[in-house]
Amino acid sequence: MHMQAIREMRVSNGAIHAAAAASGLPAMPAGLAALESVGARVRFAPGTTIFTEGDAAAKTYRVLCGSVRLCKHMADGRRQIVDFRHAGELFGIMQLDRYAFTAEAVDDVVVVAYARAQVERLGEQIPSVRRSLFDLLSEQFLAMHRHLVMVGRQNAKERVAGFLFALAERADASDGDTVDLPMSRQDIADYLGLTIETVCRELSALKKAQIIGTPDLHSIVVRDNDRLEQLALGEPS
Amino acid sequence: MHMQAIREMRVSNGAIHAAAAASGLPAMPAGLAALESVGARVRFAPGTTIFTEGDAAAKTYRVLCGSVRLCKHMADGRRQIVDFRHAGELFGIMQLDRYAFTAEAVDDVVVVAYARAQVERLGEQIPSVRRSLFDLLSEQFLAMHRHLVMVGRQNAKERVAGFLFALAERADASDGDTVDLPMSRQDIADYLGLTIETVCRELSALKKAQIIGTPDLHSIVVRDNDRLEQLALGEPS
DNA sequence: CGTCTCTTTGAGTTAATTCAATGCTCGTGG
DNA sequence: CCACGAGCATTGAATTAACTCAAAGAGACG
Repeated sequence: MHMQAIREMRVSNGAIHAAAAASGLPAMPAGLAALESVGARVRFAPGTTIFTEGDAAAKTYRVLCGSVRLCKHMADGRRQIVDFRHAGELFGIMQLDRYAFTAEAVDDVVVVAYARAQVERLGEQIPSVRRSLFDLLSEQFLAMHRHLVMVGRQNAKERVAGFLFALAERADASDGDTVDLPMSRQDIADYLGLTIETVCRELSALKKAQIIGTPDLHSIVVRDNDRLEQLALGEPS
Repeated sequence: MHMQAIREMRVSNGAIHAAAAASGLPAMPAGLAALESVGARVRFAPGTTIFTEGDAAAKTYRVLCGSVRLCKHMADGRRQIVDFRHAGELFGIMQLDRYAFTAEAVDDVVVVAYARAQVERLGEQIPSVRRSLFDLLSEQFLAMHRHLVMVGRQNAKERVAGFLFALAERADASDGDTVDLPMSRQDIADYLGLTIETVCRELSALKKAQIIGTPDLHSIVVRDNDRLEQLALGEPS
């Protein structure tokens, strides 16, 4: 499963902290600092698989840099992206013996892998750790709910606007700011339950309406964040 | 919030167990037996609201009988049903200070309401309780993933077949068995991200194809469970 | 600098929707 | 007990949002 790992090295607590401080790596979520010491860093090239749905769930991961897509593949090749994980975020924290989805690197990705047994042991011993894990799961539930509403009840324009708005919000961007768009159009389509052509058309429409700009394929400029939010909420255009 | 509660009474541990034994009420999930003692029984009439999205999340609920729908309402009235909860199942177990969805009684419902503070205290004290809660959340994640794939990437026939197949599976039904269908066609539509007309048409098609029967509005007879599963998985019709 | 992949745009098709009409159930009251 | 009315379900017809298919354009990369 980890054939694509370019290097894997066990690092000391101090080494990770030093690296984080040196390179501006994202901080561990509050309450999970105790995990730092048990992680191993692994790098994945764009498009490679981190783990596959159904694999024994041996590890929990945290993204250090790059973006990861979590997806479900159907027998006939259809794909639904469940969520993306960006720098600082965790995935594979569920209490299940097999992974519920496949995790793939969108771009160049470095993760820290924590042995699940360790995570569970720390959870048992340290109340703040389990509290944080539980909170994290609850947060992810909220995200899934929003996603489900988007896919189940919103039209293409609303979905694309909602996706971009969420991206901008996460990056704390306001009008004029450029937001990184690491994933492909196909990834966006598979996240939103649309086709790549529909995503392209809606992006073009947003661009023509001066709501966003697309300086290059992998970034967007937020021109009218309020309008973007209105569209995402389904207000008449 | 609990205006619709017809009666609410605090019951002793023994009383609940006795009632469960007497009337065939569903057993508590393994590991959560310790909760039994802190519950209060509440009844809700069909269509009434148990709690509303955004309310302070004071309680965790377990369904004793009847069915509950968990839904998200959009400003313009569009609705997405996130999940249903049937006898024996819990809802409102997330570690969030506000409910993430609205819970409504589909039919005549009796729930046991557990004070969240109590649940959290028990979780802190008893490893098996928190383990069970965590497992439960993980299970619910799996269900949401399946749901998301269904809504995002399956066509109307696959969604309706998938819904019925899941219902039959839950009831452990095989060919010839009748399965209870407590929710309305509109509820099914709002769960599947379809319109009520499309749901009706697909049900009619399944009936004409001898895959199911509909003796009355609120039950279906499973005639060809294998075919139902094939359709749900997206195999050519 | 050619090739390969990804993106964009256009044209035509279709699955699902909307709108409309009818049928069925069930509860209520005469 | 039956008739009536309200609400839910079903079916049909017309419309449309999103899809498929096709071709051209733009980047990335050896």
